[in-house]
Amino acid sequence: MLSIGKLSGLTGVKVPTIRYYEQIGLLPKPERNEGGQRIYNNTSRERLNFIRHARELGFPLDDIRELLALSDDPDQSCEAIDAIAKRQLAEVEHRLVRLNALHRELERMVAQCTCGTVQTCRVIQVLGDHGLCAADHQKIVSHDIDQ
Amino acid sequence: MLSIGKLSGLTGVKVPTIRYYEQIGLLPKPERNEGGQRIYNNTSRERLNFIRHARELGFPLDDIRELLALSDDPDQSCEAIDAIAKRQLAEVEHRLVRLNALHRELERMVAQCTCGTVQTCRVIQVLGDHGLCAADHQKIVSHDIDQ
DNA sequence: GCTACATCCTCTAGTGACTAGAGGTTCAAG
DNA sequence: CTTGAACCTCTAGTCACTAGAGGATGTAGC
Repeated sequence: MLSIGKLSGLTGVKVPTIRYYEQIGLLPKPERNEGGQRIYNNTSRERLNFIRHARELGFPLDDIRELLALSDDPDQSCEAIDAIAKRQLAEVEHRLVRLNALHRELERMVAQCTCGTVQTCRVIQVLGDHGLCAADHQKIVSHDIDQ
Repeated sequence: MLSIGKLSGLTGVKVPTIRYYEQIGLLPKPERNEGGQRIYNNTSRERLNFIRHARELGFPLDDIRELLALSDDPDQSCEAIDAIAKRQLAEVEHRLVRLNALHRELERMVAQCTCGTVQTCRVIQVLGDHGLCAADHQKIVSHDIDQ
């Protein structure tokens, strides 16, 4: 009933992204019409909405894959689901802490810049010498703040 | 005076990362000893410290490249530097807003889970229906929160 | 039926900032 | 002189897409 373009419009997921999700096995391979173009139904639409929403909340695709698998078994305990959601919550909280520290440091640095010459620029000084930082920002690995 | 391993130990930047920075032209090509191994001096060390610190504060490598170029011209106005720092601050603030919205939504979702069966799982319900969300989280594109 | 033109198809490669690994060479200590 | 750590280059992988080439199909108006 739905072309890939229509499905894209309805879910807000871009066409190449839908194909990508199919390619990595997150969406089942849909039927095709005579010309070989994909046709979707409302089940695909719900599944894609679920994926989109979970992505918006920062869940990685592997977690979403697992959530989808778990949600297909309605009588099971939802412990596993809860665990994934809690893990994601903890991730986000961790990132928030880091990002807040980073924010404080940047703000401090920018506030101290008197906008003279490069020679006296506080931004360059602070970047060159970690000792000029407040003690509250640590090495932030991308893992901490990546989405 | 410094092998790549020593430089790594002194700066906290991993050896392959140092080679990567050289490859993309962020660090100048260092001299080599007879055996072809890289040898660094204190100038390299300062430059690498600068890069590391800027990375810790979330500056993208392209911005760091620009900051390094600007810092080589000490008599210039530091306007351009200030602009980069302010842009980064704005970026971080934007990410904070998004991440906070995301955090609230996740917390709400997890709190509502009564841990019964999948069928009644609030997490699955909310993920499947954006309408169940508080109105404060929007589509978050990776650009918003990526580091 | 014909002509545009939008939409679709597959495939490959690029993004950012690294990280991992293969397969080999050089250095430093004992 | 041997051992093993540290170094070298090169390629490919990570995550979640995005962009583009080059071509096929679908649809609306005439």
